[in-house]
Amino acid sequence: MSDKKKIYKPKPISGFPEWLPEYRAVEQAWLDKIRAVFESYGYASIETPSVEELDVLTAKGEDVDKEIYVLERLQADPDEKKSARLALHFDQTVPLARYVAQHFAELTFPFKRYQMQKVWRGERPQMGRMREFYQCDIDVINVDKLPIHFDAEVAAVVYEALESIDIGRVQLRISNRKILLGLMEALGIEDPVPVTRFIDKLEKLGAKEIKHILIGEVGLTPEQTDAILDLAGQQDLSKIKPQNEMMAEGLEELSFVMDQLKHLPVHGARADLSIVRGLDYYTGTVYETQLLDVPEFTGSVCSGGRYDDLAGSYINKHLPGVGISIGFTRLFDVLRQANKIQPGPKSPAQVLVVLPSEERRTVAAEAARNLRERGMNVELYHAPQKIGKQMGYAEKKSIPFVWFPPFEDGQDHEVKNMENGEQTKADPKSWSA
RNA sequence: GCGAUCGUAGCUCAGCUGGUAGAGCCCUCGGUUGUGAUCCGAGUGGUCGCGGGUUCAAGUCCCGUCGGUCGCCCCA
Repeated sequence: MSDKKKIYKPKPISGFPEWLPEYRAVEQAWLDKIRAVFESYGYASIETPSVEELDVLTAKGEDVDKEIYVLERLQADPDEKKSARLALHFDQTVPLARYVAQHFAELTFPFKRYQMQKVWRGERPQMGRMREFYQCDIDVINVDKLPIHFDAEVAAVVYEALESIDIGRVQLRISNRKILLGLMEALGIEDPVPVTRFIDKLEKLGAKEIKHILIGEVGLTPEQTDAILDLAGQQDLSKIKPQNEMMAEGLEELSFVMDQLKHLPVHGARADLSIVRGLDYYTGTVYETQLLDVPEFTGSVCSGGRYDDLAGSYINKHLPGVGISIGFTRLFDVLRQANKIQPGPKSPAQVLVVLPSEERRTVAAEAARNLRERGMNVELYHAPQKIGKQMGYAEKKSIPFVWFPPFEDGQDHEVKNMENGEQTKADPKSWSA
């Protein structure tokens, strides 16, 4: 062995966040609250593996491949089958589809499930964009036909979940793709994809710029462009004249959903026809969510929509669904960086029991045990160091109470409130904060 | 993947037109005997991202490379 050992200087891996205990405590509390709201509406928890077969993940065929992380052994078998390659899932909707197809016979429909897991995307990290992050999904899947009121329910559920974690005002922006797609069909636009992609950027770039692009780059006529921009900017659904069946259907659905969300605060849900969600598999209702009190971040913290046929790639059944996903880590990190999160304690302990000396360890340990038996989180200090040092430890870990077992036989236990400095005699079998 | 910008102690940073490194925080110890936060003192800690070049001399200039951050693409 050489005298100088090699030190690998630790550094964060970009896009793979980790928090200190005082923030992890908050993160856990948030997850618990969201879970409670999901369950209050009868959504059941499932967890799927971190990996799926690559073929399953790419079955939808869209250009998600570039963000998929593939899993392989360092020394892979040369003749390992390529078709069975595993990859980390990039969302929870595709695994859900596979799950539902696989367990179809054992599930009861409508299947309402929530899932809070990490997902991975191989993209360049940015503010609010990670390569590893939690998503909290809820979805409802049914056979053949899924009532439209679920489109309102999932929105209401996530709104309530977000409300429960005290993050300021949020706003759901809701649209229905049938409206814009219907209009484009009526206008004779053959390829709606590039149009929807730019309409999605309407708020960011502005109507003037989008008009310029749609005419100049996409090749629409000024008339087509005006018709589309008029629609995308229209706030009042009753002022829209449906040009065909598809538009009429979309309008009816969206009106119904908005009507069902009337119980939310005024800012809570808004119809916004510029929301189209790029080139996703969504076919009807689509959602995005803005943090109204963090204007510096304009991205969506919670998105989703309805899909006509969720699992068609995996099973010969017609399974429509609607779902929405909280971008949990994005939400957490954006608020953390905006200084809107009050960090929790550095330790879950409520009481630190002082260890006066090795001889008194038994007495101290018993006091700790008595307190724990009555539900408290209690840490026994690890070494008989100077009392001031032990208290400094409690101070630094924000442990609110320090317990003094008797230093000599016959003395009383005492407990000190670290916030106000008060110290009183106490019995470990009956004391409570 | 493309563009811009940055890279000095564990953290946040200073170091002017080149002369072989500093502050604050953190950490450890101390300011005597069983009581924290403040204050004071001392100490640990860096091959200045890495490699090459210019120069008597480079953290400081030049080139390359790697990494971070931001923007674009895309999205939670």
